[in-house]
Amino acid sequence: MPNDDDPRLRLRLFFAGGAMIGPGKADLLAAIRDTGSISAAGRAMSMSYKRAWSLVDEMNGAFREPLVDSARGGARGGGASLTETGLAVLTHYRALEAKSREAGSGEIAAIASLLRDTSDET
Amino acid sequence: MPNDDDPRLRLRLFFAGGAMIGPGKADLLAAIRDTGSISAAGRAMSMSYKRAWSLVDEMNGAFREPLVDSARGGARGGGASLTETGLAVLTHYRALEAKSREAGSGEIAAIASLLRDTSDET
DNA sequence: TTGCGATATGTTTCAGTGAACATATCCAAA
DNA sequence: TTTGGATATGTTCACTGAAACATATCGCAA
Repeated sequence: MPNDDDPRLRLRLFFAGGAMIGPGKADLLAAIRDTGSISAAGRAMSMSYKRAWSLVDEMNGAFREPLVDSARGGARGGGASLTETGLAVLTHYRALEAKSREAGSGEIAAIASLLRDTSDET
Repeated sequence: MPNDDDPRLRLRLFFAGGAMIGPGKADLLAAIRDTGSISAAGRAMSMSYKRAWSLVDEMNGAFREPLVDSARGGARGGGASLTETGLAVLTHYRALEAKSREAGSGEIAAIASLLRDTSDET
């Protein structure tokens, strides 16, 4: 069974000042958007809350406005959600991924064609 | 002074079977092509010979044909050079980088515009 | 036939990263 | 006013990947 998102392209952006964003943070943003909480997002990605929180903290500090809004206490203990900026960053990052994959598909295929055969010849 | 390759885009390809290629291996291939030796390439990138050789070994094993030809002994101790396949992989990878950067420049700029200002306001 | 510079590998040390553990704080609802 | 689930942080520990160190080998040229 051929799995056709096979050659996976992952990209990471490095900005001046040390800020960076890659697949991990993008996925985390998406998970926060979907779950409404940092800890739930962490669980969904089997990542410790500590780590998830650290990444969020890093992102919030790197951008002009925070990407994630969080509140503690309250009815269900608290929660978190993406700000407009957060949603924008996620959207742009996903678009960047899609466009890169599309624009580079030929080169990716060319490299893949040179690879050793990995089919399990059982 | 504005540095305009500033938001740096780095990408890595993951293939089935665990093989992968990214900026490190691409640069190494380029350095080997330029210097004609694994150790010189390593020195040029301030990378240990051990590490450079390991990466080469990994690449040679992952592709159907080796990417790097190497010889030991002889007049100047030995040397290494890119095979046709090696040159092809490097070329395709560079093209992939260029096309991705071009296709994604808009999204990259959009994300960068949301970043906190990092100019040293001295 | 010796010496040199590069390839080829094994072994050990070390540092950075994340995991694991431990608390403290918050606040609406029951 | 107690409870519960989530945010917010500090601390310690284990693990992994890289660096450092150490050899062994090769073959032409001087």
